[in-house]
Amino acid sequence: MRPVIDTALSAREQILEAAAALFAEAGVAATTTRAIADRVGMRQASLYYHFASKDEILLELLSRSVRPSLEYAMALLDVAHAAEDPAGGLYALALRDVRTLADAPHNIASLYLMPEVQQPQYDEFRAERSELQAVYGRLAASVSGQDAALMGALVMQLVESVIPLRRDGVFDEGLTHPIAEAVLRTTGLAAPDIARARQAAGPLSAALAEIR
Amino acid sequence: MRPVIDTALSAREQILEAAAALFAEAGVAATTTRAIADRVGMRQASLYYHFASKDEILLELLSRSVRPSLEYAMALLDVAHAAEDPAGGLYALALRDVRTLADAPHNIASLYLMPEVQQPQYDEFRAERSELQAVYGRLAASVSGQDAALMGALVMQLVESVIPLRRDGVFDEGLTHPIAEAVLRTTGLAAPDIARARQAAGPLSAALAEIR
DNA sequence: ATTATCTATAGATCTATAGATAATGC
DNA sequence: ATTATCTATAGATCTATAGATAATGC
Repeated sequence: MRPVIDTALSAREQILEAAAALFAEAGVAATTTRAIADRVGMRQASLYYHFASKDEILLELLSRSVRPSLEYAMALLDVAHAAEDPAGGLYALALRDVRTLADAPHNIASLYLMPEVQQPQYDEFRAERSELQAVYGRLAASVSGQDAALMGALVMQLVESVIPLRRDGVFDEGLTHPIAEAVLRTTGLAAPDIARARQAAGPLSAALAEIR
Repeated sequence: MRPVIDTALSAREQILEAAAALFAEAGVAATTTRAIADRVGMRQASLYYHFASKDEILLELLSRSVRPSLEYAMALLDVAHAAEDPAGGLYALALRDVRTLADAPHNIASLYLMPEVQQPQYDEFRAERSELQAVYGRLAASVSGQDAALMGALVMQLVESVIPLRRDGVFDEGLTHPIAEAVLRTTGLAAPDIARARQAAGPLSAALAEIR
């Protein structure tokens, strides 16, 4: 065993990172355990010392990607409610999620679109994702007076436009605010109110950072 | 050979229909040629009399699903331009696409999300799809004054919210107009203008039907 | 003794082709 | 002769397990 330098990733993390890249690029089914191992620089069978199956690798990637977003959303929902500013809250949440999707290595959010994710072993992931969608729905319904379920689906979908934009190589940082603004327009808010929401989003996020 | 009654689908069509159902449900890679053949009621090898490969089945399904939409969009673009009513045109196009996505058997549009579609053999499909997105972009940019590329991506994404809504079993016909209205809100249009666009959409579609 | 890897492989597929077979149409 | 199927199978995987090996830490 060569001693691993401090900054290097553990074997487990290297496997996750390699799998993320390959899953996002070619899909889960088309990515063989062999390909993952090759990218890490180990033998195919050695993966199984760290994960019981290919499914478990995907499972870990999925939970890591949605849990932090959901926790942030829940906390933000309280803060926005306390401040009686659902528009500001919606802006803050959309902005943070767009940034998260944009900054994640390897466009990992494309995993959400993989057909495998519909299987029962990923029930928990999907449940957390629909909780996140419900938070969007509550905020957007509160702003727009429209149905929360529909607004949740539409707003989530808009935020996730980052996925195809990245895939097609046309996303850039300059789109972050325009996408968040589009989310607020979809709720029916007019330009001045959107500008106000954008201003309010900063302090709301900051308040949230203090709480935790 | 038992003579096939008039109303029955040809073997080729039966294969396409079976593949569509299975691809949409479990993904392309997870659907074996065996499973397709079983659903049709023939032997696995017999598929290859009708299609050279599994890829060819997917290719046919993809072209069939996007070409009619693109042709409609191109024609509508002219009509809306002639009528100097991009908002009406955008409403008409969104409405028709939402209905198409909603009415297609087996939520076939989920194929757009499959990782396989990124492979070079599907270049033509993706090209046609981005032409459709460009039409959305032109109409939406014309209404909103925002960047056409971004608006195309966002509006397309909103229209395709039908895919996850159907997958989760919560889409119903009553959502058709609300989604089209959300598209127009995303361009920044206020309620009265949206109502006007909705009214204009009918005649625009009708004009288009006459032209062809 | 524990940790992390390796080699080797069982067992289970899966796609696509070869060649046989039977019905239909001329 | 053509069309549409079938049986059989080659050849190529792919996942996961068994058991060996070597380094590390006590």
